[in-house]
Amino acid sequence: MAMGWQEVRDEALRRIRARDWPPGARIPDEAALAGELGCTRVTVNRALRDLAEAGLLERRRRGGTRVPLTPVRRATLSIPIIRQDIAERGQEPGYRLLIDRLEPGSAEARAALGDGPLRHVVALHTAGGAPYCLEDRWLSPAVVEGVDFAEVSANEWLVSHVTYAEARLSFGAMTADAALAEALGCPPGAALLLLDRSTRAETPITWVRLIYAPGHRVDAGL
Amino acid sequence: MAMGWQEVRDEALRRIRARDWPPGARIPDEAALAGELGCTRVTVNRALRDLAEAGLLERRRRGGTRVPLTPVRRATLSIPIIRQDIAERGQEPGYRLLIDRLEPGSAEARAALGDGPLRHVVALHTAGGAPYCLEDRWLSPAVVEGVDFAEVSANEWLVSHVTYAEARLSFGAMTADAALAEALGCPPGAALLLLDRSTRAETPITWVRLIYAPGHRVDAGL
DNA sequence: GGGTCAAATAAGTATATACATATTAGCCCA
DNA sequence: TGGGCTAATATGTATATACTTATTTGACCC
Repeated sequence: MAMGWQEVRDEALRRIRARDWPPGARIPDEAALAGELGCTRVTVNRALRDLAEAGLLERRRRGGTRVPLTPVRRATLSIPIIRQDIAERGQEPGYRLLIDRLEPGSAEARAALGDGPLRHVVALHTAGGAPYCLEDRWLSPAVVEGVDFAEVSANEWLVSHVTYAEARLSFGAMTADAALAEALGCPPGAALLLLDRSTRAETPITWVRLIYAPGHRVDAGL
Repeated sequence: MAMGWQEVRDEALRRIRARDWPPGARIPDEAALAGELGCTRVTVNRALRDLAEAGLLERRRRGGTRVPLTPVRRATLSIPIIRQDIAERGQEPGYRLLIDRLEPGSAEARAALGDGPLRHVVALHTAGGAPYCLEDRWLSPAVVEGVDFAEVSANEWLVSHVTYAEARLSFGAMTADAALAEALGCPPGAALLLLDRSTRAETPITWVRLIYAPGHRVDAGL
């Protein structure tokens, strides 16, 4: 009856789903489960921690572990490099720089990067020749001093040069104005999915809005 | 110099960011790091596993641990109950059932739930009286036999009755047609953020499209 | 009743240790 | 050269154990 931590997790999940452990109820403590399932408390701890990280259990010291009444599930979504994202869909990635100039930031850009002039880089990513998404990016000028984005997208340059910073993502939607419609090859007024991201390490680095061509979807597992 | 696993993780993260461990490079193995940092291999393992789960390291047995050249970061987003989501924004949640009938499913609904007649439930969630999002849901009839969604939203009913199933999420955008504009109190043609979700346990349970009022954003940490 | 403090509790973390397992490198041999 | 076996390696996991820490219960005192 000895179980590994994944088996313990699956058994716990089974009991949650079967309502052996109904929502709101406190479940046996780690020591008890360890005894029942024939493993050590450390193994049970690992299993329950895993479920808690997914939002399926709530754990508190001394308070024990319970099944949340109103669970807040946590989904994970992958954030690949745009070029790679396109390639994985079996399409030929393309890239065209549209704007690269220093100017006062938009409201969102200033909020993320501060006032002062910012480098504004707008580029179109294509998949098999068709517009895929517009990258509307504002950069802290000091970070990208002298970097040319004509050939390599800012997206890629950043990933390989200022990797692993903190980021915050935000999904939204907007209608295509004339310029956007032109760039993305869609009718004006089309609804477009947005993904904004602001990135910072010690100092703010960049704020970017990805505007996807109509019909594009971003998926997340759970 | 003895470190806990979070300190080990932070130190590893620092080295990645400082490019002490550049992209593509293999990092010292767990035993070496344990020796260097004054803790056991188990502690180092916990720390590096945590970073690997966030996409910041790639680990393979025998192959060691390396910093990915093209990292695929993993962001997590919270999926609360709609009512709770509204309440957390400091607004009064409201709910109105608009449609509840049996009919042939939409294309997406049939793809998720199979053919046959489906229960179609459309409801409006409001925040402080203003439209918040439209819940356009298709249900496997057997699962919700005899359940009344006039007072309790399908969202809440499902969370407390068929909790913890598997789900897949997908973001998109659409334009408001006349009916949607009416329901959400926005001009026709407005761009709306969509969040589709299909849920299944042993059998398919439900497919739902949440259509948010204009300007709504869904955030994710990273 | 209400406030303070100590004891009890359950999870969080660390240690030393051992064995399992995937993957690679190297060797032998046809 | 190439196929296949073996050994080496680094991570994955489990164990027993011990100490730490957040939180709550409850006793005590005013």
